[in-house]
Amino acid sequence: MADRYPFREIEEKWQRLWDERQQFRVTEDRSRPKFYCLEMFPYPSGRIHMGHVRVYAIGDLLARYKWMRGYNVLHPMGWDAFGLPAENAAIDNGVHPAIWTSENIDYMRLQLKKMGTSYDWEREVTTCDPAYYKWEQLIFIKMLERGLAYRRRSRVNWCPSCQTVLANEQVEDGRCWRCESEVTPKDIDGWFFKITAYAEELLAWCDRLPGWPERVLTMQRNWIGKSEGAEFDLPIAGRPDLKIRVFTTRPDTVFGMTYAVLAPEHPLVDQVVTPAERAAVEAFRAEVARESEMERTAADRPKRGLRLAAMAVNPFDGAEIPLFIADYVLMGYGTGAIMAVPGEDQRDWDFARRQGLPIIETVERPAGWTGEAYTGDGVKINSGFLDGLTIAEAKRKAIDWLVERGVGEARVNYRLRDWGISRQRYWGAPIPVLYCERCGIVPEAEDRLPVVLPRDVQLSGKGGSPLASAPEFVNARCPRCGGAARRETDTMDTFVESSWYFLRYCSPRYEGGMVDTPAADYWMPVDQYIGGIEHAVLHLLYARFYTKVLRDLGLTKVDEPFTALLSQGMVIKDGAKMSKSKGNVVSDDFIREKYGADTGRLFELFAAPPEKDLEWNDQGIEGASRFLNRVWRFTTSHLGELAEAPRTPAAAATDAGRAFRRVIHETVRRVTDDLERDFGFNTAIAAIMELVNALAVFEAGAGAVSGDAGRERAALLREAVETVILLLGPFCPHIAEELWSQLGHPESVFRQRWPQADPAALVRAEVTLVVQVDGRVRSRVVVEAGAAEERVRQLALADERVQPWLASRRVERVVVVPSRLVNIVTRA
RNA sequence: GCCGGGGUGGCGAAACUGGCAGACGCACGAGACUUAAAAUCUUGUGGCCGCAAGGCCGUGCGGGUUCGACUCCCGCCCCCGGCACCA
Repeated sequence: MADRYPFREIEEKWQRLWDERQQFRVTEDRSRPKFYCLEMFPYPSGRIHMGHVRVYAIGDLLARYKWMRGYNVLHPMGWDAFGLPAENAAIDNGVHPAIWTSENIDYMRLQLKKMGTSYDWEREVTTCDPAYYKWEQLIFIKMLERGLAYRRRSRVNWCPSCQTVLANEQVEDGRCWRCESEVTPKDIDGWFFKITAYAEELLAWCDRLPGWPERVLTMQRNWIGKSEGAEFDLPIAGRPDLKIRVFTTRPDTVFGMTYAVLAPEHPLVDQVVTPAERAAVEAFRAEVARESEMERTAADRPKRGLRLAAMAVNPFDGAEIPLFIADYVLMGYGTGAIMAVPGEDQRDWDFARRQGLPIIETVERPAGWTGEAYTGDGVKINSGFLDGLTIAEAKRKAIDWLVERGVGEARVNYRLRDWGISRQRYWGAPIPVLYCERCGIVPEAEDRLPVVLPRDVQLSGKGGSPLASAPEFVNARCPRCGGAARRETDTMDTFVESSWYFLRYCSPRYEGGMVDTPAADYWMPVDQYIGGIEHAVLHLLYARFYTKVLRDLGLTKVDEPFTALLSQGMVIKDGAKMSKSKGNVVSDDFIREKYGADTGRLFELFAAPPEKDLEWNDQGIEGASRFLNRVWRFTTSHLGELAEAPRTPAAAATDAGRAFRRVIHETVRRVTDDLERDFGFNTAIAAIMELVNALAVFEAGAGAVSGDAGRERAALLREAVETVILLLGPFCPHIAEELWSQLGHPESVFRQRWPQADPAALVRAEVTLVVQVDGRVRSRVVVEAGAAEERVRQLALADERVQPWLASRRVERVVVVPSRLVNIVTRA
């Protein structure tokens, strides 16, 4: 394709000028409203591709738009620079992770600049910088003091390929979120953040984030998984020293329990087994333990269990009921033990049927109901003092009964587990604690932070924390007693760094603490956050939690970090998300070289609404390119006429002029609406395209080039062209700047005010109404705006194309919708 | 199973609060310019019938409400995403 506008030169030129003018540097300025616009910072994996471009194009568009609307816009960028790929590259190619990372950052920073992004690079942060993670270590110590960070041995998700532990959020379908290896269970010591302490608040705020997409909030609610019910004790017959604590969401069904179940790993099992059954119990446990989490939790397989000799007692009626261990009860949820109510729980029903256990119905079934377990609403039956109540009433009364006797209580359970943050890898922030023989676990002294990640460490990828093999790191003095101590050799999950970087941007070079409070108070919260849906329950949940911790530590006043969230869809090629590992990457360099940065941005913003996935299409980008070339050609070929045109057009005198001016201002209104209301980038661009189409038609049609008509024509062309350029600016900043300057404006487009629709120009003298007969369009009539209903009705009825449809029919009524349509309803 | 989001031309998509379905773009057809091609410009393009004027059908399926339904209600089907032996 030939004859492209000179995008290479103008993109270089304007990037240089923005840089020289420090156009996007910001400071706190209380005279203007602030707008904090943030895109999720990238992991410096190597190269920016069209998947990245989508996020950054959206962020840049919003930032530039808000500039033009008069906001003081904070639009920063940085690097999520710790992480496994760097370490793996080091193992494979012998490059140090620090070198690999910093080279990637240098290249990607350049790519982002070439995209034409409006970042304040003075605020760039890099998470692997000790000056950054120092503050994270300090917060870790504060969390340790408050019991929000703690160490324990637990069964964790182990990724055999990454050779490290994963948090629950980082396992998808039993596989590692990063490398898709199957995760295996492992018992290991590690550090945890007590996110469960904030479960209720995290959940409650899901209802107070109207700027978030519903799907993300739903995912977070599901993940937190609140369930309300009761917890109580089942005594064990003949063993006054023992009782089984169970959790249920259906305390109303206690009279329907016909057996009880312990998870196979439940500690009580050892105390109740008889010597005779020990061997069988051990065999059963071994069988269950052999299975992977995935196999065990597959819902459709038969439930297996083993009956124990001991009997449990239903505290409500004193009935002795059999006690089982079974694979369908999990140690990790609730109390690891349940009362089983087969009448109203399908899982219990399945198990009871297999084991030949009795089933009691405690809720009246609707007439004609033929299912298995019944979970619907109804009246309580066979339930002693609960008979006749509704389920809700019975729940309350059963809990009251438990409380009065001191054997149980109302109880809320969450699915959310504490966040395991220990990673058995090198390229991460050191956890700032030491193990002293005398003092035990001791945090590093605050004035000795940061605990710097040592440079020279053997990386084998063979397992075990690499830092353990660095004696000069491991061997240290106890900050408390001065004796010999061993440093923690695990590093922190890299999601910890990304849980607070948005705060650091507020005062990135501040040395007095994690954040300079006045700066944070000015900028926070992030007004618009933009990033991929894949972080719905990872980063976005962690960042919310961490913000609440920082708030409780007095570092920020905000309850939530992100007021509004835009979860943009993935960029798909050949049916898969664009990623290096899939080999389906369309490089930003390639597109930029061939079409220019503005074209790449325009295409991605135009091709689909931002929340939807976007199928990459080589032909689509040609369309975006054609459009920008049209704008370029039109403007540059009319420069002379436009330069001489009056700058403030009077109200147009001719009909064609008035109509055209209405299109101009209608476009301003549409584009502004689309941007303000619902991220309608694609429709905003469509509106600008329509204006350019109308511009060409007007130019070709309005032939006069001299006299009053000529002046009107020139003034309107100028107004239209300038409007196009201003509206296009946030989408395609380079071409907009260049054309704006060629039109003789010395100031940047982004120092201009966003155009405002002139209400006078929007007024229509006459409107076209659709005329329907019985709901079908039969004609159109033109009437003066605001015409009386009666007049419209007369015109419609008299219309020659309507008449035939009324012949031999009686007009029953005429519906007139002002400025829209007339519907004539007839009857035979 | 529960929760959330969807289903509109050959394709990506529009349609504000119930008021002209398919804007804008891609692809494709025809024409102009050209020795020719590319680029560019003009023009056509939901389906069926028709020379045309025009008519009929059409937003996953079946009903309903309404003068009027892509939009609201009821009942289904399918797709995508999340959660899931979570008691």
